[in-house]
This record gives sequence, C-alpha cells and structure tokens, in this order.
Amino acid sequence: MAKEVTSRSENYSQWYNDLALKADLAEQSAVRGCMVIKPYGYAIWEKMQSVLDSEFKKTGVQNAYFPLFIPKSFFSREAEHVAGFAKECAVVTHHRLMNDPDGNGVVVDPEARLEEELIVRPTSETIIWNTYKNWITSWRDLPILCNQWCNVVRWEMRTRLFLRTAEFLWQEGHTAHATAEEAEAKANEMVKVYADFARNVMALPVIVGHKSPNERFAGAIDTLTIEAMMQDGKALQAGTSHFLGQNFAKSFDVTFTNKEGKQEYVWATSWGVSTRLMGALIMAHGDDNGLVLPPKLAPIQVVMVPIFKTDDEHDAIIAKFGAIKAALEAKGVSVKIDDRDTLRPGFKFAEWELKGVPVRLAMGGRDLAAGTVEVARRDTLEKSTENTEGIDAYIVELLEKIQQNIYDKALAHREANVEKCDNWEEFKEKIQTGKFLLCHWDGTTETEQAIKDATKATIRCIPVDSYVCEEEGKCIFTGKPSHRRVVFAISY
RNA sequence: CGGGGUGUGGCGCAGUUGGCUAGCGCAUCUGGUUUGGGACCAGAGGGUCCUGUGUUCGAGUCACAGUACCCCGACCA
Repeated sequence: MAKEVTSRSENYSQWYNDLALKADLAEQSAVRGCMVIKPYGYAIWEKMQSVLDSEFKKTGVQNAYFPLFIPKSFFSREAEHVAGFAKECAVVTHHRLMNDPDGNGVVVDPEARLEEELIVRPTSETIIWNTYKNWITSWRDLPILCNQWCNVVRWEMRTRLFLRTAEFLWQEGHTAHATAEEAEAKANEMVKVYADFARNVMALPVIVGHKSPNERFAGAIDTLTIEAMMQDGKALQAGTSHFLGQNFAKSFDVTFTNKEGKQEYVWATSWGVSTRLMGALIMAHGDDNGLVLPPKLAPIQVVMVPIFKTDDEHDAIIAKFGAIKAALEAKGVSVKIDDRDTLRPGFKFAEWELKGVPVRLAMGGRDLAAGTVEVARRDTLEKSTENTEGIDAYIVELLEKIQQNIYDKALAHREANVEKCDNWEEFKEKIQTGKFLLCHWDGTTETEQAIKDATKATIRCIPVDSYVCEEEGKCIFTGKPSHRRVVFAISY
C-alpha cells in the first residue's frame, strides 16, 4: 500500500495516482492491471464520447460493433501488425469450469479445451478486415466508414491508472477507400478532429505530426499523432490516426472492382482515442487541490453551497439557488445544489475542488440581505461577490473564460518547455528535465534507437501544424544533414 | 521479468530486545452544540494482524515459502 502524496512536486506519479482515486474517478480493481471507473469518472468519459461521436458523424462515419473474440488464425495474416501485439494478448483456451475433484472450488475442465484459441481483441483490425472482405465487391460499396466504441485488452507488463491499463475503453475507426488519396485525406481529417477536440474541449494544447517509422503503428504506412505535454514535461500520445495503405487489404484479400472493371485492393485507415484521455486531463490540468476540469467536460459545471444558521435562512437560500439553477439550465449549464445538511460548507468547498467543478456559488445570510452571491473559480481559486441579478449570464461568460484560461495556462507551460537544441551534451541533460526539444535528426531508425538507448527520449512526432521547422541543419547525434527539426521528449 | 517498498477495523498509520486484554487518527452510529474554508463535546460499534509452514513456554513482531499492491526499470499502436 502506497502512502498518500498530496503535492505534485513530491512524487508526480503518486500524486497523479492519488488524485485519480481521491477525485472519485476510478478505483483499483482486484483484477491485475485493470481499474474500476466510478460514476463520476465515467460521466466525464461519456461527455468525451458524446462530443467525439457527433464530430465523427459529421464526417460521415457510422457506428458498428464487432466481436470481442478473435480466432487465433486471423492473427497469422498481417505479420508486422501481429508482431506488434503478440506479446500482450489474453488468450481464451477453454469454455467450461468444473468442480475440483479434490473438493476445493472450481477448476478449468480439461475436456473443454477449444479447438482454436480465441484472442481477446487488443485492437480490431484483423476481425474487421475479415468482415469487410464480405462487404466489399464493387467501387459502389466504398467508402466504408465505421467506428466502434468498445473495450480492448492488452496484457501490459506495467500498468498505470488510465494511462496504461490491461483493459481500457476506446473508440476505433476503420475505413476502406477506393483510392490512396481518399484514404490519406481521411487519416488527416480524423487527426484534425482529435486535435480540435483536445484543444477546444479538453483545453489541451497538442502537437500534430507524423510518427517516425520506429514509433509507427504496427502495419501502418503512416501514423499521425496528437502529442500533449504533461505538467512534469513528459509527453503523452493522446490519439492516433493511421494510413494503412493496402497492407491489410492484401493480408485479408479485400478487393473491389473499379470503374474500369479491374480488381483492386482497397485502401485503409484506422484511428482511435481511449480512456487515456482521462489521464491526460488529470495530468495536464490538476493541481494540489485536486482535479481542474475544463467546463466543456465537467459533469457538473456549477455547484451551489448554501451557508445557513436557521431553517428560514436555508429555505430562502435554496429558493434563490433554485431560481438561478433554472436560469442556468435554460442556458444549457449543468448545476448541482449541494443541499446535504450533514456537512459544513468548508468541507463541501474542499470536496468540490477535489472533483474539479469549474464554478462554485456560495450564499449565506449576508448575501441574502445584500442580494449577492459569492462566485469562486476552480482554475484560479479566485473569489468574488456578484449581484444575483443577471448572474446566469455572468456565469455563462465565466465558464467560457475558464475554458480559455485552462487552455492558455497549459499552452504557456508547454511554450516555456519547448526549445531548440543543437548540442548533444546539452540534449542529454535537458531532456531529463522535462523538455520537448526541437532537434535535427538524420532520418534513420538506427539514430533514433541510439538516442533512445542513451536518454530514453523518443521522437514524439515530426510536426505538421505547430513547431514546424523546415530548415537545413545537422543531426544532433550523427551530424549528418537534416532538412527539418523533430520533437524529442521522454514519454509516458 | 529484474531492483526496491508495503500488507494490522472502511481509509491512513503506530506497535519497543518476541510477553499480559493489539492501539491511534479519520470515517461510521447515538445524543447535544454548531455551520462564511475540511466543526466540537460525550458515548458506542467494528480486527481470522495478507496466506501457509516453521522456531518458541509464548509470534503482529523472528525464519522460510507463497501472494497482492505501489514505486523504479525492462516492455508498450
């Protein structure tokens, strides 16, 4: 059992862990490497889902569902892809239990061995392409744009709440196209959806870019990523979108007849984000008082705490709160009146701060007499007293300000920790202190690997929309010529 | 899988060279007073000390084995 850590600087990992548990987002599961997502945490995930889902649909994507179990033989197709996951697969070998002949509980019935083992999906490319094969015969069947919301299992050696759990929830989109151009455009479109979501909804500044061949998704031709900086300066891959070329189509023999009547392999993409985004939210915005939720993801955007001495006072405050609540809800704001009579106001303040509620209203006898309410913002911890008249409009505006401020703060933190670096000795030192370093790289996997071995740092991405730095220079490690800088960092 | 750490009421911990009926804080329950930043007083309930084996007159404490969790690595679209 780990001791509780209350400060970010004390031990970042443990602070993160404690915060996720104490803010009521999740708890440790009895099952190795798994977690229980509690109602409050799940409510945030549902918000993420609903926003993303509607964005997907705007691009023509439809939801579908494919099986949890994948026959082992499906995995013998795409060699490179399988090699990427083989080491971390859960395998179903039997279908029945029986009473232990020795009298202790139950054992696996040896008679019930499956003829072919089933793999619990670590990702669904194989089963989906096996299915698409039957759906596609003509150019008229294309494109196919499917997404599924589901769980996947990866038997990781070391797990971390939200960031790398044995089982996690995610969304995986899989598309099939008639041309390479169309597929590449789709991969680009989806990474843009992720970047917009991260920036505008999660208040998370991200760098969009290409993965180096070394860091690419197993089986992909190109992987696009959104990379975020956490408060300790480490990088977190928050979402990816892959252009798969014809690799999967060839492995699963998915062809179509084109307009000229010729057989052709289809072109593919896949893209996904997971409950890891929850981890990003905690690590990017949290402080020592707890979670800081961007208003657009907060299940409760405004909490109201009454401070009263008598029943009459209580009733008068609750009535006022009720009126404000109705006005706010009419404007689409989610509100909770914390009317629990067993807890004191100070306790409630601390509790809602821990849970990251963006705005807190407190009203007591003094406010009642003056027609005011105390407004506290979670992001800055500032308090002010405002007239209740027109408070709904004030709060709607405040929520927007908070959303923007959380983003600006995270962006400022990143800007302060991104720098160019052209000296290998300097690189080795600086990279350990939580920086993103923009460096020249000779483009070879060997060099990237050597840098990783020496410093644990990897190329997070070759940026395309921020920190783009197309200039001539020399590789930081080998000194060979380079045409652009790439982002190096230590990652989660 | 390697290194380190920790398993004692719901949670966080203390427990001396092995010794008497296993303690403390928080939480819970009852009663009362309180309520503008995690309330106070009084009382009550709640524990196979992770599991097994061993050493011993005697084990929460010592030894060995197992197991679970946490941290650091290795690993990780």
